[in-house]
Amino acid sequence: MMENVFDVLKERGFVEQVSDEEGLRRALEKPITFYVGYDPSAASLHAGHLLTIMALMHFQRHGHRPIIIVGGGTGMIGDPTGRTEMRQLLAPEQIAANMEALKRQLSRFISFEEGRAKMLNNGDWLLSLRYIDFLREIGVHFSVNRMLATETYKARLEQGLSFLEFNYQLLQAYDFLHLFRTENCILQVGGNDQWGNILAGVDLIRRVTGQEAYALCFPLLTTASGAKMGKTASGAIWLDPELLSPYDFYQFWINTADEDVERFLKIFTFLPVEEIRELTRVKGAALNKAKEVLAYEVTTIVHGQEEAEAARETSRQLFGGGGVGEAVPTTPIPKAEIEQGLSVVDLFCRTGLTASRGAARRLIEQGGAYVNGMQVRSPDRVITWADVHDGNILLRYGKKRYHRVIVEG
RNA sequence: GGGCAGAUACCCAAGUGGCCAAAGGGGACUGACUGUAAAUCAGUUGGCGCAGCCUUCGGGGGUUCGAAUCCUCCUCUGCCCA
Repeated sequence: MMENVFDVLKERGFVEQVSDEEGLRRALEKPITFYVGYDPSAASLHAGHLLTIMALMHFQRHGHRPIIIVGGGTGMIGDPTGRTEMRQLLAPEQIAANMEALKRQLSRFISFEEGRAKMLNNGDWLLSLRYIDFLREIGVHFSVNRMLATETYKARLEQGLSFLEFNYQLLQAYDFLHLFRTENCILQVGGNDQWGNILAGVDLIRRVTGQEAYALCFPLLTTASGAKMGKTASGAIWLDPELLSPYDFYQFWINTADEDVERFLKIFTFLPVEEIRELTRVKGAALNKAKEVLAYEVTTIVHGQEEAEAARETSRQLFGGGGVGEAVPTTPIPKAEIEQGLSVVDLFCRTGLTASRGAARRLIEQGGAYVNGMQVRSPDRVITWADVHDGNILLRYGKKRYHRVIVEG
């Protein structure tokens, strides 16, 4: 008999809240259909989505069928949860484009083969809803008093909440009901901030059909320092290699705080829990080994083994005292520009290491800019042929961000 | 629809005619210390051809030698009344 995916998720720290733990556990003994919603407001998935993706993979490995909803309908409204201000409304074309991108990226993690998973756009049933019918069928089941009393809306009552946004919860609940009816979907999962919205769906299903559905929420990950996960100096931790190189992705995980390593290993890798405990038993600098395993495993899942190995190799060389690894992000620069005399300030901007010339200048003034390992002392420093070694110039921003310039032509 | 209050840099938030590129806090970045960690301390945090100049304080117009600050219209938000 196969182990229950619920126990796996619970042991690995995925479970923050469940509506009916015993009931859900029992339901999961047989293959079920469940769903998770994605907000199509971003063009690419980032580290913040990874937790959900890992959960989906666990479910699928245990024979359950995920339905991924991209919010083509709800995306046109914008979830007010956790927002102090109204969301920017997205243009329909933008939503469509983002949905396509999401689909492509998710296919990497989940098999969409025959009956194993499904992706749907809730716009397909939401956009054609008739207002009066909806109010009479669905609206009756919602108590405004109760909604206003929830944590979800409390904050917004201080700030103001438009009717448009207030309806979001009804629509998400309706999604669940719709999937319950058409796909026999009995579970909705999501981040803990979705708890209220998911419960609303469970409630609606009970009121309308008299049957039981379940809610399962994952923890909202923050780093040990309290910050929301997935942001760094250069922006979000994208899963798309075009937006963030596998090397930088790897580095993000290497830089995990000590206190987070065990938790992250359990959530973001498939390593057996005993092995993780073994890895993280140590304290202090020795934990770096566990961080390396974490970074390697996650990078493998997201970018493949080859990229993960290259990133690890490069990381080891750069920080272990070796040379320059292959996986460092690169920027090509035409030979002619070097000959004309390119300033270090400009070069840092060209590579994207700094956002403006002012930022590059500040970096140099603060002593954080390096060319080929040598600190740049003056903002007026100009790159010459003497700086080019084997057609390369290695730039360093601060202590650990490297970039390789390839001279071409 | 009426009355009142408000819109400031990534976020919160001061400033109410020149000393404002704009206090303070958070966040972020750099440096020192370290273990590619955390904590701590110091510095930085609009742009540029950077001891000077340019563009910012919801948007447009105006007053003034000079405006984030005053007037006016518009947009958006909150509160109270309907």
